[in-house]
Amino acid sequence: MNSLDELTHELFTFFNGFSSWENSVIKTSELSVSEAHAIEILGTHGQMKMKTLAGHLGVTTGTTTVTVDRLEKKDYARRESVKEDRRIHLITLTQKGQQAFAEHHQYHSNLTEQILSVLSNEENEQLINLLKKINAEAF
Amino acid sequence: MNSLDELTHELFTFFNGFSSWENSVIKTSELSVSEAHAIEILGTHGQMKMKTLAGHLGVTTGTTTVTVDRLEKKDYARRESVKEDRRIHLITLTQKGQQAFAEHHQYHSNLTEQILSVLSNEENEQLINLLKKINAEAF
DNA sequence: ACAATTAGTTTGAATATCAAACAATCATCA
DNA sequence: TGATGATTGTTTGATATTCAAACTAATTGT
Repeated sequence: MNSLDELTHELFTFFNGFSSWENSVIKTSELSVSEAHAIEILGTHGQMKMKTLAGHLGVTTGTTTVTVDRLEKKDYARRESVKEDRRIHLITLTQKGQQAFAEHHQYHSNLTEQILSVLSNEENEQLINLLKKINAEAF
Repeated sequence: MNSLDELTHELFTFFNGFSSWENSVIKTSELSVSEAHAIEILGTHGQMKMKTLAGHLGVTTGTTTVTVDRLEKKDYARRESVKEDRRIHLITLTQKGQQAFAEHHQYHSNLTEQILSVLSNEENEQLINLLKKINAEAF
């Protein structure tokens, strides 16, 4: 196996590991995958309108309407209207939504610690530098 | 922001970049996400029975039945029966399925090259070592 | 004012998924 | 050898996810 194939294999093994970890975490909550994603985006970037949220989720506004309907029904988020433009609804996390976001973030930190625990301090430094570089330039 | 939070942020940015890249690649094909996953698993591990495939996909055998039905209808895979145990169906990629797998693998290699292009040779070495270690021990 | 654009919702259809019931086959052991 | 229990995969009924396209309401530009 050449070096490119080897790296490809390790990259996608890593990605798949992350994926299944993420899915199993979400399954412990009362949220669906799409609801959890919406909460993560709203928690990270703050309130935003439907169209922006749909963009972050990578789905249509129609799909986002359904997702936000369910979040609203379960009291994780609510629509707020804007005086300046009455077409726009700002989606905002409720108290319960913010708490769910904080819990999810805690799970993320746990996984990071799990990863760090198998690395030396020097490797930890390397990892963060590599990721910064890749995130900034490669995607 | 402390160092743990920083690494968590970079890790999940990396993961999300990978995710949306993967989804956009699948959308260019005539395959759904679950069909593409099944093909990737069959291409990587070779033919396997329904239950094993379901395990790899992380879904029930009922769900897998539907997925394989569609792959069979579109001529990407077929069920083969086994003399020794007539309950078992081995799922095998057809020619067309193998070609789809090869194409998908090529896309993966392209992404790897894209990532490598922003790294030095030394960083490339570091990345592969870190991933090997994490994949082997952390998940 | 009115035509074009924009934001979001609704609708209809395809796909995804699960749990539970089911059918076929195999294994055990009395 | 035959009855019972376990295993493999399919089917069923229900709910969730998603899209494209049609639609409504509001804003903007001319």
